[in-house]
Amino acid sequence: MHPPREFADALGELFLQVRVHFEQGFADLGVPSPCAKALRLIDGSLSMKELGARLHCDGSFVTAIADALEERGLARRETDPDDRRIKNLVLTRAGNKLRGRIQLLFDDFPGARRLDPEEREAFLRMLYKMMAKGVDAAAATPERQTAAS
Amino acid sequence: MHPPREFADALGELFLQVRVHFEQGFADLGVPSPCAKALRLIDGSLSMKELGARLHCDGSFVTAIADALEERGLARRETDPDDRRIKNLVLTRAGNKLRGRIQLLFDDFPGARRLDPEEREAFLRMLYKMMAKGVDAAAATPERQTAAS
DNA sequence: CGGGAATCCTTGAGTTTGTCAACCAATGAC
DNA sequence: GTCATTGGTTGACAAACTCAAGGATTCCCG
Repeated sequence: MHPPREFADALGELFLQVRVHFEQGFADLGVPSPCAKALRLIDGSLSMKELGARLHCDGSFVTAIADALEERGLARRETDPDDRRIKNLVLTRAGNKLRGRIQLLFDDFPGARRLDPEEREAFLRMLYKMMAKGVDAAAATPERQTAAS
Repeated sequence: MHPPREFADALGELFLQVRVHFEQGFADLGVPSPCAKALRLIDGSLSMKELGARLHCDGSFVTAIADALEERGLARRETDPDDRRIKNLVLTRAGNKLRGRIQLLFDDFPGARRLDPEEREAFLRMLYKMMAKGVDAAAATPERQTAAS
């Protein structure tokens, strides 16, 4: 009949389900979504520039996120000693703790539990194939990070 | 290591890719995304209430979408003769033509081409499994439509 | 050295995509 | 005939962004 159309609809429904899961989870933790996504990426310390790159968003929005994180006492700006233009966001203890809980949200990925390990692996392989970045390409670059949201 | 986390990241990247594909496509067609999504759902004629339900959005936003569609001459409101509270959105010829082009965007789903038919079927089956609505549930309701965005 | 040019961050204004509360007009229930 | 419900509209607001301009460093290069 119309295979790709059904494809799009099914995937769209999954997207929705996943989005609801995360937005609800973030809300339960009391952080706005952009803060939560940022927290997850800050592993101890990260420059604002780099954070913007990984979030695929404008620098000015990173400023807003950093403000929100500071207001909540989750992170603070520290001017980089080697280059005083750069400001590194470093997690406070509270920020680090919250980050852990956010990671748990990602580990408890909705639906992934319902797939057995081999299915999950097959699914992942097809995902990479769809994105034309083959498994090998992903596996061959251990140090290069490929931001996602 | 952390299977679900990688799962989440890969899926997140796909989401992004798909979103870019559609937003770019809609922009090329000269319609804002909400209008495009609405157009796809209006098959000739649809009540605003029902459109809101399928878009999972508030009634007031449907009003805004309807306004935009009328402004562009893509649809018009017609009071339902059987219940004068109801307003049906009916596509103009231009609206219907545009709808066709939007459907093409969905048929040209990014990445789906890169999967061979059996992979696609397997992928779809896993999608349904993840959403806990089993293939049979989906197959057993041929006339019931299950809106997605 | 010194004067751009580039880089990192911030600010302020604006856009898109929505939600919520309050309302009106038509309908249905009794 | 009232009175509650339903469908739609309006206006105020919020969240998640982007863009253009500017300030502070640092880099480049003659």
